[in-house]
Amino acid sequence: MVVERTQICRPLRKDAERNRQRILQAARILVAQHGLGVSHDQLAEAADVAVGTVYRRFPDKDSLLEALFVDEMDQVMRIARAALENPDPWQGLVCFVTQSLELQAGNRGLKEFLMHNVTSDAMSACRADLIPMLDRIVARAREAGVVRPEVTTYDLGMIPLMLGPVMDGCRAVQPDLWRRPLEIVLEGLRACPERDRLPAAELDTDGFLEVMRCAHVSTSRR
Amino acid sequence: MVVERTQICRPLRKDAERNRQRILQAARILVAQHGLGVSHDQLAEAADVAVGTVYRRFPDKDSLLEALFVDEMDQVMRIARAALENPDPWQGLVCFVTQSLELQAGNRGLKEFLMHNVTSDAMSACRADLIPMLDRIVARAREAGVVRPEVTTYDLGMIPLMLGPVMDGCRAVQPDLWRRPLEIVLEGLRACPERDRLPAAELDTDGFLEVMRCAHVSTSRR
DNA sequence: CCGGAAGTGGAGAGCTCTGTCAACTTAGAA
DNA sequence: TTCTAAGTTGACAGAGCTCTCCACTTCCGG
Repeated sequence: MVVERTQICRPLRKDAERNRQRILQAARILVAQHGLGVSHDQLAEAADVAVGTVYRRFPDKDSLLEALFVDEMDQVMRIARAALENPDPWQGLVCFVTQSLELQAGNRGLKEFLMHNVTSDAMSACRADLIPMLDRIVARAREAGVVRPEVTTYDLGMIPLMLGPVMDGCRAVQPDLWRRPLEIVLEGLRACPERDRLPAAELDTDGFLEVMRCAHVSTSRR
Repeated sequence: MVVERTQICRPLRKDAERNRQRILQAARILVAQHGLGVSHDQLAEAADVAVGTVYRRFPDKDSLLEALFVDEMDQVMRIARAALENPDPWQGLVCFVTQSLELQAGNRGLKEFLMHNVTSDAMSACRADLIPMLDRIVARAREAGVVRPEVTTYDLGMIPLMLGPVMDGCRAVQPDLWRRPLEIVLEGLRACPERDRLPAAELDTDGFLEVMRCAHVSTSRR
């Protein structure tokens, strides 16, 4: 949980380090709740520092976000590793997808960050590690014959893209609703579908409309 | 194509009506290309009128968008009707989903409009007509045993939500890419999956990243 | 406990967006 | 042709955002 600072240069002064932690702490909460769209003003107020201080610590928004999501990125990697160690290739694949989505379901900012901040150095490095693991997860499932033979890593990669709006939409209405469309997608990938009962279904028209309404209110940048 | 004006009061003066059409024409192109985020300034410039004129014709952005999408909404209804007339319940369902998504794939603004502008009167009326038709499309498929028995109208409703970001992401890279994840979802809904070959697959890492990058750049409002 | 380097606060510049308004122009009825 | 209601223009107000700057404060090594 504690965010270490990569210290090439001299360490921060005591008060500066304390403020840095306060900013990250505030950002962690606000961004998880409201997504990447939170302004530096809001952040500064929540951290009880001035905007200038935020900018001194984090030259721009991206560097703040990167510092913020180091941990989460690491966790995605851990999930992928665990998935590969699962003796059942299908369960491994399902675990990876489900668990990494659970991470995003509870954190709007993380979801948006993973989705759009694809150009940063830290992300590139992380991806360089992650993609081969996904390749192996998919290849293993394919070789075991548990997914359709045409399924690729990119099919897996599309899943967060597809479920992002669903998660955003249902977060306030019924936070677990996304598990149902996920189940549908997973069944679509499966070689020999086993029709388990679909999860989380009770939804009326108003609920559905609420989901639609909330699905695309996310702010966006760049 | 020509947008009729609901004329409760006196008709517009000739020059005003001409400007109104110019604004709609410009908006149709810009919004299809760039989504709902286009500003009134851009619109005004493209229509070769002043911002004030745009605001005089359309008191706010929503009323402009509504005038803009009357036709498209109508077309969704036509697609639903045609789907119900298809003798094959599965083909009917597939046709509805595919064709309404095709409509959105070519028009970023329409996609965003359908997704988020759920509170307007015109939309409410339209929905009141549309939902019973979807109910029938789904019920028919369920009764014929071609979809899993738990499938609901809302499962169908989630599909545009899920494919929206995929369509946005792939529009510039490979405009038909969304058909592949759609196929996966449809297979997931199917009672007895028939594993046809998946469509449109050639994608490399760079292409995939580009899709991710573009997927969430859509502007949002409200 | 002193001096200077490091850090802070917050006003404000500069941008983009939505929407308004008063001075000007024009269509079209009489 | 004249007159006026209808329409147009574009500068501008106001809000929100990102980021800067510099006078002021605080830390901490000597």
